[in-house]
Amino acid sequence: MPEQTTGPRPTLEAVAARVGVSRATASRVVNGGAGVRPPLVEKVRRAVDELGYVPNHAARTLVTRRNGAVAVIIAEPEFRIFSDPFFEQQVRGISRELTAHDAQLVLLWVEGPGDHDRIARYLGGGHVDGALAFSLHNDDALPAVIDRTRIPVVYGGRPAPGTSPAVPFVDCDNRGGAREAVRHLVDLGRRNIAHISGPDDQTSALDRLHGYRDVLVDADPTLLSRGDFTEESGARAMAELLDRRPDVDAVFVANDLMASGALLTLRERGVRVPEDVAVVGFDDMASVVRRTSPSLTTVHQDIEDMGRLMVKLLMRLLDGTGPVPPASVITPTSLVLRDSA
Amino acid sequence: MPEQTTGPRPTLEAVAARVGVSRATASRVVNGGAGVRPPLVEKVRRAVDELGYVPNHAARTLVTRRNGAVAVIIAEPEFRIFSDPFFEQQVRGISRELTAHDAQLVLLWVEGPGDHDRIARYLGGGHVDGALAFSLHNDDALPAVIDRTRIPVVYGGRPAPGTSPAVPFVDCDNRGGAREAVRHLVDLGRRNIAHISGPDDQTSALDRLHGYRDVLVDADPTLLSRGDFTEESGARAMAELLDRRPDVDAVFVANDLMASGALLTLRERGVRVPEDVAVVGFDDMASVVRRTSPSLTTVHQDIEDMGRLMVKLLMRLLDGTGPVPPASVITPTSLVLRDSA
DNA sequence: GTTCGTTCTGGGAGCGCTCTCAGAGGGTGG
DNA sequence: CCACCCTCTGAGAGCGCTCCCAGAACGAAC
Repeated sequence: MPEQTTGPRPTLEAVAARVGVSRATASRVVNGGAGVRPPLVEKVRRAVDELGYVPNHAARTLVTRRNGAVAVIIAEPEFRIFSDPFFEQQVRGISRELTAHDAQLVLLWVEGPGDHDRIARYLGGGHVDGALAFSLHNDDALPAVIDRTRIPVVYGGRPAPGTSPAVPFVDCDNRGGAREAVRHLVDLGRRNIAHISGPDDQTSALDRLHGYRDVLVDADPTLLSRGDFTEESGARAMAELLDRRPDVDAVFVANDLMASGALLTLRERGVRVPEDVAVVGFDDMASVVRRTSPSLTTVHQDIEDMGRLMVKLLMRLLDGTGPVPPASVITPTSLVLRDSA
Repeated sequence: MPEQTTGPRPTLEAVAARVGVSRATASRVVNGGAGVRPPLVEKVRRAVDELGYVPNHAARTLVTRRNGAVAVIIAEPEFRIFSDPFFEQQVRGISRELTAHDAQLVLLWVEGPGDHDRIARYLGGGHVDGALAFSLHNDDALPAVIDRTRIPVVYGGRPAPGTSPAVPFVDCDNRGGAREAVRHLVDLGRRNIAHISGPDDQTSALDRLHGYRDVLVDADPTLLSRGDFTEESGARAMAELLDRRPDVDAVFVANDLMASGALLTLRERGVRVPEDVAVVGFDDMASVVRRTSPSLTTVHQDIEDMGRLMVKLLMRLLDGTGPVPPASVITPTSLVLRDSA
């Protein structure tokens, strides 16, 4: 129980004085106690407890040039990115890993280009050791802004090809996962396998499309339809597909939400799943997968783990450990078989 | 365009040297320029731009004892509190207002009592000037932990009666809003007005129940049913109500999500809304209200504004402006008439 | 021309910490 | 018993900034 419950917070000086050692020794104990004799360590530790000493963060940062904080940059274009379950999981992973590294999460919410200046100033001002950002749209100017601050950064999701070459990122194996999904449909004996893709300004959507094409090299363009990752767009894309190609017998959908929409359309039209049309999604998003009927076969990715990996990568960057330019991480995906395919 | 694009960041000293003034004068300019002759101000400003000088946050904090950061404490009991649209709006309001005050948002994610120690240490360590927290469950030990750090804090939502007396909070007028909703149903000529309440360990649920009772002082207990703020629980509660009191002709539901569930049950049973049973919700949550059929009459509260108010209150606390003990804010609600009542 | 007042500027201390470097202390071997 | 080495500790500088206070500069009033 700290005895000094009021007044100014005790300093390291106070701790040292109480024990009768120098500030340097007290500092050593507070920072792990290496090179200090055990009995002294014990005495200092006790003094710390008794006084309720907590290191002054600003003073420490001033000399170490490290402040134990990482910015998470959340750009909100038109959507409610924050309440997206995908995001929630990723941020949870980030938060947990950051805690494990004794680092703090500073949330930087970017609402538009008007905020870029503020963000640049903040990142450049040394408030944080590094930053985590997410690649959302290929035409976003934000990556360039972040890059200019020369602060270490790790992206969630592969950035657009145009951006600076050595930006480390963490992404799941979108292309490989897509391949596996499509191959599964091929193995099922399906002949006319369609694809509902996501917006073409997002690398994840593009990569999944590429995966589809890897397997079905000369797929007919009429088997392709585009959505925008929303449920409604999936329903619409499925309807178009059905109109254009009534002989379609399978569809690989670029995410679960659109797959859910596609399933709705199929049911409406009296098409049986998986008997008439097999459906495979992507993401394995619990909230969606659970409530579709039939339950959705989909490509699983461990989103929380991707968040953790982002932090690990950043920490390695900050430590100076790890390769330069830093390597990115592609996490594996796995096909989860349920009833829809 | 800063000319020093590499190497160590320029210090105030460098700026001063470039202009040929003292560090003190340069500091004055950087902090507003009061008491410095205009031409000198101009020269220093230019030097700041040319060198790309950004004040060192740690050094500034060390002497001012203010660090321009506020913790937002998010406790996650069993639910996905993060992806709750309610939360998103509130945090958005907080973020915007914080930005307006040039303050940063540090996210503290509490996953359980095991984190309390860490949180207490962080808050007590002077990393942040103040904190914002949300009152979730009355039995939560977190408020006590926060209180013990003696850090200024403002709550979102009225804390449980048991907690320390002078905790400032921002909450909407749950009770008044409920009264208005129920009065509307009375004015519609409804006789058997039921209430589906929320969990009784949350003050918002309790307050709304009180509002209902304020108007219907001797309402029959059989007209009361309890849910847990989820859609499913609303559906279930409505079913119970219908079984118990087939003569029910109106229901005030403690939140929109449960109201949506209730509407589902009513439709299933072939009960017409609003002809047979009028329904009023609470929250005016865009994502819910939009998709119910019929569209939901509900009590509106400005959640984003509540977030902003939390920050304003905290800032006043930090400035030493404002009353002591600090006053809480109850924001007004308004009934939004749509088709369900 | 002297004195007083007002406005501006600079010197310097100090915020609380880390870290280098030198030296104290104590053990070991010859 | 002395020289030497290794381990542990303390003195002190310095991180970049703010702010107090003394003093410079200049004008106005006598």
